[in-house]
Amino acid sequence: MRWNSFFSPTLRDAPSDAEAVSHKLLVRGGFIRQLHSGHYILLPLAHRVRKKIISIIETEMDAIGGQQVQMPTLQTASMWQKSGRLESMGDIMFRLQDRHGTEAALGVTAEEIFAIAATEITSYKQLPQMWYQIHTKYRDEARPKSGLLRVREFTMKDAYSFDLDEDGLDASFKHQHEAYTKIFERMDLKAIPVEASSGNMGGSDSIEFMVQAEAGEDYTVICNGCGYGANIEKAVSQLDPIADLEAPEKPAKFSTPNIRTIAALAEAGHAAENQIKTMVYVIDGQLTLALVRGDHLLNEQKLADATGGVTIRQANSEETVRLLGAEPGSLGGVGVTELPILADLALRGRSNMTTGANENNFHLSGVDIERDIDIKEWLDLRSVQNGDRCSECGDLLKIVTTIESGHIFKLGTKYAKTFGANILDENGKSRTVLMGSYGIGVERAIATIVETHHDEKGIIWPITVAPFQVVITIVQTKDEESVRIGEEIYESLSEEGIEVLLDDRDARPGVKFADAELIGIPYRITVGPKGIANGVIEFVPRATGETALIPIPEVTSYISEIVRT
RNA sequence: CGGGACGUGGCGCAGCUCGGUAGCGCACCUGCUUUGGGAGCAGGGGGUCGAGAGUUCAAAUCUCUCCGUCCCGACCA
Repeated sequence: MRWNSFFSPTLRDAPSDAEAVSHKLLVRGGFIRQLHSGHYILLPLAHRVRKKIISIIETEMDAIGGQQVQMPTLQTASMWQKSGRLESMGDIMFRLQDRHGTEAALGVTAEEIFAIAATEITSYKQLPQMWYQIHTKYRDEARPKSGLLRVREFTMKDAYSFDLDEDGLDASFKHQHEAYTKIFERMDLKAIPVEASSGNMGGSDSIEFMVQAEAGEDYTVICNGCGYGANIEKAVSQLDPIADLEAPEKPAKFSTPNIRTIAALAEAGHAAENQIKTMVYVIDGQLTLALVRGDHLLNEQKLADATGGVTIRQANSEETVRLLGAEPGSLGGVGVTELPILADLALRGRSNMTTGANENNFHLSGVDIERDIDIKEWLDLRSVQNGDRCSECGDLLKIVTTIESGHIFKLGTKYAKTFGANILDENGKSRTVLMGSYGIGVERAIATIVETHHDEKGIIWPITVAPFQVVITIVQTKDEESVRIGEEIYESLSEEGIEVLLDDRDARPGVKFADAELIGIPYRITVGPKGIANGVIEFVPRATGETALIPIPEVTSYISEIVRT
């Protein structure tokens, strides 16, 4: 490709509303333009990168027996109704009507369709199957952000496996896991597989592939000691035991004027770790108390997972007052019998604690949690905090921000059963197939690579996904000798199958160098009178910036060698 | 959905307080000079000032409504 006719509108300044590094660089480099919030135009540079990533994914999916298909993205609401996700997806789903008034939706994900397609499988002899598509997904995100990292319309590779039994599902899951490892390696993303919640997808054995990056939106707990890793929505840790003084025979009410926070109560002499924090939630319409230790944070996803709740929100103060008789800040579980009370495991066995008295400006001390509160269930509800110890090895845990780059999980019969994906086994008995679901966001991968591969000058693409592998910068387009040699190298490298961008633009060298560095092409060849006088060109890897002088006749073999390895 | 900010040529911004008919830098076009790290000079093109309504002799500027965009939080396979 000749830069003279290649469209790559680079900018000196990033748009003022771009925050994430990848967002700024992709816009400045002329890869993308925003159409409106959450929808981006992919210009030629981005499209080339996207194709590279898709090709890597396809190769690895095919290598584990994946068969590519293409599903409709416009789907009837009734299909989603059947799986129950028309409701549970909530506002994330774009909904519309056709001319007959039939309710429809745009594809958010495709478990339903694949389960329907799987009804075509009739015999155990046809199993296992692994199907995938690389297709557009639509999600009406509450807040699209950070350029390509969170958008409303994007390309996803979504794969679905179909197996006869658990062993088969385990094998399919393992194949995907291994394929993901290869895919991320090939894109040079250091993706850490971590335990995760499967959210409203339903299922078990949920593993997310997380890439550490400042712009990441997920919190991941990592142990340097043993390699334990888990999404904060799932992570566990061990706590130092607390030796409580014996509680008095019964709780004592005491006056706490204007004390409404854990911190204020702690200042008044009741250490946060000796307090019970009482939170009121509405879980699928049911008001519920959730208790955690005063210095702990409740994780709503854990609450949702533990209760199987689909819609969860904190109760408003009106509901709270109506049911408990007090406002947040003075709430507690003592004496509450009409609401289910869920308590975090860290509270188990604790006594002599302090909690709200369900009367504004009063608290109770000397509370023995098991004796005084009618706990319905003990659950893991708390978020791991920085400095907690690993429950595997005891080492310190740390919390890092990460980008969720891939997610694989086992669905079991959840969708297969609903849509009747049954087969006959070797005994002629009808069985429901077991499904797994495996996703990677393509444009998010583009952004994630940029987040982790850049410097102050711009992007540094890994060669495997770079829009071009080599750029030839002709320093002086008016110098005929330079142009001739540049063209020659361009021709011979292109014949070698190398993707070359020939910078034949009539621009000043500084502009050309800056552009080449901004868009991040891994290798640059500089052709100019200075080098030609000595029979050489300059070769500069983008990553190191270290210039090597290569004799002109050796250029093609030298570069092909490097690009291929 | 709660909180905050912003909307003026493609990008970055000024002008708004105190109404008088739109300007700067970059980018773009033409010419000349220049050319190894974002050139110089000269000339030029491009903006219903987010939209609508109102106040006024007069609105980018004041008022109201709406729309859009970003940030924080909530939420998020």
